[in-house]
Amino acid sequence: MSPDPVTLATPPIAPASHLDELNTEQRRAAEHDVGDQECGPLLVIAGAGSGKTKTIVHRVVHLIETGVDPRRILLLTFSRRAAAEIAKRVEQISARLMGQQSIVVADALAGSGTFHSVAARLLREFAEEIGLDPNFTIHDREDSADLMNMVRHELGYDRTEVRFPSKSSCLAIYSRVVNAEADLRDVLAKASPQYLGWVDELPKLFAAYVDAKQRQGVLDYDDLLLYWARMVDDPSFAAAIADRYDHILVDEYQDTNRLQASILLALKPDGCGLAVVGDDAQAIYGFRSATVRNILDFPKAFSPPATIVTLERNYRSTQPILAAANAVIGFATERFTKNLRTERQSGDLPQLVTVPDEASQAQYVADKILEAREDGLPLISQAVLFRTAHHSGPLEVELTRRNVPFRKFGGLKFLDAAHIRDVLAVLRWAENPRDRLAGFRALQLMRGVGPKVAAAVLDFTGGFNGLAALDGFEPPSRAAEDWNGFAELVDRLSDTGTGWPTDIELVRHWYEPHLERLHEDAQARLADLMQLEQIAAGFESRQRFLTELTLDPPDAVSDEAGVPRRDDDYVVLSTIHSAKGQEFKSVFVLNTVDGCIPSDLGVGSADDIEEERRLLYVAMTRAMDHLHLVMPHRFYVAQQTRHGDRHLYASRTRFIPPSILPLFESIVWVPARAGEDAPKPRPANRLDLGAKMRGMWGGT
DNA sequence: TGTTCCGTTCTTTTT
DNA sequence: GAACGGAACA
Repeated sequence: MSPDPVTLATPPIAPASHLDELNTEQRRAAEHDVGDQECGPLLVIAGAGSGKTKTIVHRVVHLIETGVDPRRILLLTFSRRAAAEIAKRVEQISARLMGQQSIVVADALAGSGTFHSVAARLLREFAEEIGLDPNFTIHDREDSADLMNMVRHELGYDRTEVRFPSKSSCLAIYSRVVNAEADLRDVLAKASPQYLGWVDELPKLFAAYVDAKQRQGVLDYDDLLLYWARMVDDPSFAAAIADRYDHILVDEYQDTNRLQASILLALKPDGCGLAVVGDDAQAIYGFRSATVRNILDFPKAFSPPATIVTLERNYRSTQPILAAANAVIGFATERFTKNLRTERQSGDLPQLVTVPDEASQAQYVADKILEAREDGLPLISQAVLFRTAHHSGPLEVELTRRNVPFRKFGGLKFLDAAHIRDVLAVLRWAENPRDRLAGFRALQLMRGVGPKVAAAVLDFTGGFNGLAALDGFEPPSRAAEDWNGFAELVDRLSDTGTGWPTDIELVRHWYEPHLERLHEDAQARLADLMQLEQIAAGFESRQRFLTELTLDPPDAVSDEAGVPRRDDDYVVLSTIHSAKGQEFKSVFVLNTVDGCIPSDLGVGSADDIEEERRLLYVAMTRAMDHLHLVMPHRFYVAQQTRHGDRHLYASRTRFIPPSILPLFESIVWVPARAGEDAPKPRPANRLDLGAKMRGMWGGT
C-alpha cells in the first residue's frame, strides 16, 4: 500500500481539465481564489441536488493540482460517511490525473471528519499542554445524562419539593447554553420557561457536572467543541493549529452552531482559505443548537465580505417534484432567495396517497416497492423516509413478511442496547479507570453488587490507582461468587500484555453468563456482541475503537435477518435527518400528516414549525424520479391502552395547503382484501349464552 | 441495609 | 423496551 514516490508514465493532462465537468457557478466555486495570491472567504449556497459534493470534490482536486499539499486541507463534514465519500471521489479523479500519487492524496484527506472527531484528535495531541489526560474517554448522550443524574442526586436536587428538571432536560439546557454560547436565563426563557424558577440552582448543578467530568477524565460531546474553542482563544494555540491548514472546507454549514462558527473564526479570522458550503433551506438541526444565522451572517463576518456563489441548478429531481418541493419551501418565512430549476422533464406528478391506516400504508409501500423492482428499479435506489424511527415499525414487519431485504438508518442505535453498553462499559473502565460511570455500570453486572457496593469499590480504587487496586477490596459475601472472575478480567485488561482486539473477546467471554442471566433473548444479543467484535477488529487500538464508536456509531440497526451484506440489494429505510445528502430514484415519505410532520412535539414555537417545514422539504428533494407522500387517514398515537385502540384521525400536513394541491396527484388507495365485499353469512336464530353460564352454577 | 423484582410510564430528530 | 419508583426480600 505504500505510495510510490517515483510515478512513471503519468500522462500529461491539461491542468484543470476536470473542471470542464462543472457548470459556470460550480466552476466559480471550485476555482475561487485558487492558485493566485488572493485567498478570500467563500460561501457556497448549494440548493438541494445542485452538485454540492461534486463542487467540493473538484475544488479539492483543483487545490491539490495547483500545488496545495493535501495534508494542509481540512475538510469538516457532518458525518464520517460524508468525509469518506468526498475523499473517495477526490481520489478517483486524482487517480485519473496523477496516477499513483493519488494514494497519498487519499491518505492525507483521511484526517478530515466531523468537527467532533477532529476535535478529539487535536485534544489528545495537545492534551499535555492544555492540562488534559490524553487517555480521556468520551461520554455519549446517554452517559452524559447519567453523569448529570449522579450529580443531581448528590446535590439533593432529585428530592426537591417542586420537581427539578429531569436529567435529560438538565443536559439539554446545559448543552444549549454551551453550543449556542447563550445565557442560561435566555435559554430557559426561550426553550423551557417552566424551569425559570431553577435559574439559581442550575449553575450549581452544571458546575458540579463540569467538576465531575474533570475529575474522571471524561469529555462529553459538547466538551469536544468547547475545549477546542477555548484552546484556540489563545493566539499561540490558534496559530499552531491554523498554521497546519492552508484551506478549511466546511460542508453542511447550515447545521453548525455558534460554537463551531467561533472555532472557524478563531482559526481563520480573515477568512483566508475558508470555504463553507450549505443550504439554509435544509437546516434541520436547530434542536441541536445549530443556527441558520451562521450561514446567513457568514459573508459579513469578514471584511471585505465573503464571496457568495449560489448553485441553483438542480440535477437530481424531475421538474414536477422540484415544483412541489419549491412550493412547500416557498411558504418559509426567512431564507436566502434562490429558485431551484431543473431540466429533467417528466409527466408524472408527485403522488399524495391517502390510505386507511398505518397497516395499509405498510402494504401500499411494500406493494409499490416490489412493483417498481419488477419494472427494473433495484431496491437500493428506493428509499422510505420518516420523521421518527418508530414510524417504520409496521413497514419493517411487512417487508420482513414478504422477504424484502432492508436496511434502516437512524433511530435507535446499536450502541443504545443494554448488552452493548455493558461490554463497552467494561472496556471503557479499563481504558480510563477514573471513568466512574463506566466502572459503576461494569461492577453492577455482578450478582449482589448494586449501586452502593459499586460506589464503594470505586471509592476504594480511587481511579488513580488503576485496576490492580481491586485486589485489596473485600467484596460482600453475595458477590463473592462472581468477584474473582471479574477481578481477573479487570487485571488482564489493565495488563498491557493483552492486545487489541483480544480485550473485547475476553470481556465477551466473561459477560456471556451474565448475559444469559440478565436477558431472556440472550442468543440474539450474543449475535450483536459478535458483530461488535467484528467492528472492533477494524480498529488499531482500544482507545481508537472507543473514541470512533462514540463519535460515529454504526448507523444500521441489527435486525433478525442480520445486516445485509454490502453488495446485497436492499431498500433503505431512514429517518429524514439521516437521509441528509442522499438521493434515490424513488422516495416514499411515511405519515405525511399533521402530528407526524410536523411532529406534535415540534410545534412549540414558530421556529420549530419552520424547521419541520424544511424537514419535509429535505425529504421531498431526496427524490429523483418518483415521490410518494403517504397519508394514513387513521393512525395510532400511542401504544394501545387496555380499553381499546387509541388512534386519531389525521389530516394532511399543514405544509401542503389546498393552494398547492394541483402540483400533486391525489390518490386514494384501499388495500384489496379477498371476499370483503361479499356479505358474510349469519345465523337467523338467537342464543342466550348468559343463561347457559348461569346454568353452569345452578342459576336459572 | 442494599439488592432484586415488579409494575408504571414514556418514547423526535443526533455529534 | 427500557428507565424509574416502590415494595418485597436476604
